[in-house]
Amino acid sequence: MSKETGQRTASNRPTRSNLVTIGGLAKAADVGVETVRYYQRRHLLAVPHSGGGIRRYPPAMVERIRFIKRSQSLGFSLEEIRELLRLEEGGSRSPIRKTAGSRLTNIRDKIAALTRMERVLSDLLRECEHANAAAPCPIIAALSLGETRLRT
Amino acid sequence: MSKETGQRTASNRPTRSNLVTIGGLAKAADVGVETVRYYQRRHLLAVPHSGGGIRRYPPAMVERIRFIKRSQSLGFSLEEIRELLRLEEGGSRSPIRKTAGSRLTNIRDKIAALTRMERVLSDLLRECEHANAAAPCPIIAALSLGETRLRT
DNA sequence: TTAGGCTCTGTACCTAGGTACGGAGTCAAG
DNA sequence: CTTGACTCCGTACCTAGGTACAGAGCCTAA
Repeated sequence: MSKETGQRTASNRPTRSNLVTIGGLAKAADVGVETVRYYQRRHLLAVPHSGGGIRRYPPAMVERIRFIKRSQSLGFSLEEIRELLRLEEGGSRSPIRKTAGSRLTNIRDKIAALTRMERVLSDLLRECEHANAAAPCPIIAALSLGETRLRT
Repeated sequence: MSKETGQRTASNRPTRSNLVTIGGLAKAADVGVETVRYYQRRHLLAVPHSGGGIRRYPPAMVERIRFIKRSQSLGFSLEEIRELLRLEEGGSRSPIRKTAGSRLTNIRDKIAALTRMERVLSDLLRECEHANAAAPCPIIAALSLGETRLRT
C-alpha cells in the first residue's frame, strides 16, 4: 500500500491534523460508515487504539479500503482479501499467486456453468420463436421433461 | 417403510393408494421435506386441502418439483419459476419468452463481467510469474494502485 | 396399547456483505 | 452552556434459498 502519496507537515508520523474520524474516512473511501465498522469486525481494518474516546484514522486507511473494493471487483471474497492484505505485508508472492489462482479457477468454473445455461436457454428461445403456434411451448416442454440438454 | 407399491385400482384419479405423504414426495423428487414446505410457503407448490390431518400429494407433484429444480439449473430464481409455472397453465408463449429472455440477458451480463475479471486476473498472474523477484508483486501492486484495468 | 416414526406448525438459524437503528457519549461552534 | 452533528456499541434486519429444531399431533405395526 502506498503511504507516500499525501501532503504532509514535516514528518510521516500521523499528527492530530491529518487524522480523520470514521465519517471522513468513509467519505474519502466512498463507502458507508457502517461498512468501515463491518470491515473492522471482519478484521480487514485495524481499530485505532485511542483510549475510550472518538477514534482517528490515518489517511493510509483510505487506500486500504480502496484495495478491498478493487479486490472485490475481481471477485475476491472478504475472507480472501483479508488473506491478501496479510500476504501483502510479507511480500512472498507464491501464496499470493495461490490465492489469485484459486480465484481464477473459480471464475472460470462460473463462466463455464453460465455458458452452458446460456447455450441451452438461447436454443430454447430460438426454438420457441420458430415452433408452430399449436405445439406446446418448447421452453416449458423442456423444463417439464427431463431433457438431456438440462443435465447439470 | 414403502407403503406405496405403485399399483392403482382402475382409473387415473388419485386414490388413497397412489397418494403419498410429504416424506414420500420429497424422497421421490430428491429434495428435503423442508424444501417442499419452503416451496409451499413461496407458493410454488399447492398445499393439498385434507381437513386437519396429514396431507397426501399426487405423484404429479413430483414432476412439478423436478420442473423447479431444472429451472433453477438454468438460473431462474424461485420468483421467476413461480411465474413460469403460472404461465405454463395459460399456455401463452410470449410472456414465457419474455421471462426466459430477461434471464438470458442476465446470464450474458454475468458472463461478460466474469470474463473481464478473468482477463485481468490471468494477466496479473502471468505478469507475476514473469516479473523479476526483486520487484513488488504485480498483483498486489495492481490492487494497491487504481489501475485502469481494474475499473469496474 | 404402546412405541416409534412420521407429520404439522412456527420459529430460528445459516451464508455474504452489508444496512439500519436506538441509546448514550463526545466534540466543536455559537 | 447548549445545540446539533457526529461517534460508539450492540443488536436487528435484508436478500435467496434453504436447513434445523421444538413441541404437539397422528398413524400404524407389533
